[in-house]
Amino acid sequence: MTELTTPRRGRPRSADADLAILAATRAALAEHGWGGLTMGDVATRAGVAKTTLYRRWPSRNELVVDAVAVLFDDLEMIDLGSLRADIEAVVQQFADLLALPESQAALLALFAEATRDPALRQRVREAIIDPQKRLVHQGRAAAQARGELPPDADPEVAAQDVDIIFDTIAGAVEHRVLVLGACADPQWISRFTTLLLAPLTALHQD
Amino acid sequence: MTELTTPRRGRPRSADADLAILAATRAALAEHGWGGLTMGDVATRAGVAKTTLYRRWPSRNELVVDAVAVLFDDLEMIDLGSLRADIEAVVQQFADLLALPESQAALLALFAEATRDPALRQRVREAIIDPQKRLVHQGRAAAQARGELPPDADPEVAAQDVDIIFDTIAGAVEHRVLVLGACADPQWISRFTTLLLAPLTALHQD
DNA sequence: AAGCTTTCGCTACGAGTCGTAGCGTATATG
DNA sequence: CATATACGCTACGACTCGTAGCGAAAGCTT
Repeated sequence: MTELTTPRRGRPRSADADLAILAATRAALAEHGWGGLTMGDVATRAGVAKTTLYRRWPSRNELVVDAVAVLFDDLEMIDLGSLRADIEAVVQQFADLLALPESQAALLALFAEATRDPALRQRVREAIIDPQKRLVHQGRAAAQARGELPPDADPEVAAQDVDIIFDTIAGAVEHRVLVLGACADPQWISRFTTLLLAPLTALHQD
Repeated sequence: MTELTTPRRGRPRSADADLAILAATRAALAEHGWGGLTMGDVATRAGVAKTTLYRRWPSRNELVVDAVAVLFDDLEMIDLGSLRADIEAVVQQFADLLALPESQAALLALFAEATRDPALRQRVREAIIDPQKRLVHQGRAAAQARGELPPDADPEVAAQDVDIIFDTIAGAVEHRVLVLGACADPQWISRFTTLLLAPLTALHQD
């Protein structure tokens, strides 16, 4: 998040303030959306001066990245005994997460801002997007252990497979939940999983 | 776009101004991005007073919808003789379209704004997103004519299939091009098409 | 041609947010 | 105790917003 390099000399920054600011940011996002998010409001909610925000985060964008990133820590791949069940469970978790008002308000706006700010885009990827690829890796490993999927032949090809599967899952859920604003009901998830399952076993034939 | 109901009495609105404003909006988006888009700038570029903008569009969001929507009119499904070729061509067109600076600047920001504005979300869907489903319909029809796909058994099921396929394609390309900012090279498109092709033929088995 | 109606360009305005600077105070280290 | 940093507070110029008011331009109606 911020730097904790040298044990500096003067008064240290309050760690409570960090948590309060991030929580206040999420609350403000949920209540007023991205457009209604003002630094003054966040500061007031957190019981902190506006200047304190600017001492810790260079701008609103970076602040929101840190505030939202923690939401994604809860995602986990639980081995349910079948590839279909595992996929459906993870997709459901992901869809529920994106349905939160904080996520709705923050994610697309962050992605939009990142369009013109390469540093922000990298930060978004590192803090929010890329870590979730672990879920695909875990799901594949579990399926391979069960014999549902063949073991990785070429590690490079396997990495590409993971990337494109992740792009597809993430993109479809983003489109469904964030862009369209439709709920990801179990029926949709079941159909989408069906769409995914065939190539997962067939992709190695070419 | 706007209303052209009754042939009103006084001075009619300049149709040239409409086109100039929409073109100026796209140019301003491409140059300064969503955050740098100001109504004053658009007005100056279009050679028009700022008040004229507000007489025609209630806010920046609706203006941008109309400015960007026309870009999507160029998408078309050309029968190339095989389902794979058709999918790849359409995905390539879509990816190229999203790679335009105007699209990069506008689309995700519009989606984000629509998150908190149901009327805007509906307008975005009607003007930008939903019309593109025609491409999936045309691709399916062509594949069915060729015998690559079985004819629709239940029209309701067919409609759901089209929806979920569209969500998946649109979402994956949006994620790849807009969110990640990665180019959609032919190799990625080929892999993604492989991912799609199996279920297109297998989805009717359940 | 005369008259009416609506649009247009221009200017000005209050409101709101931005990000920064300055100050005195609080809280840590050596 | 001296030093160094963080903190809260206030104030500030700059910017954009969306609106109101005005006189002039442009088309329709009789």
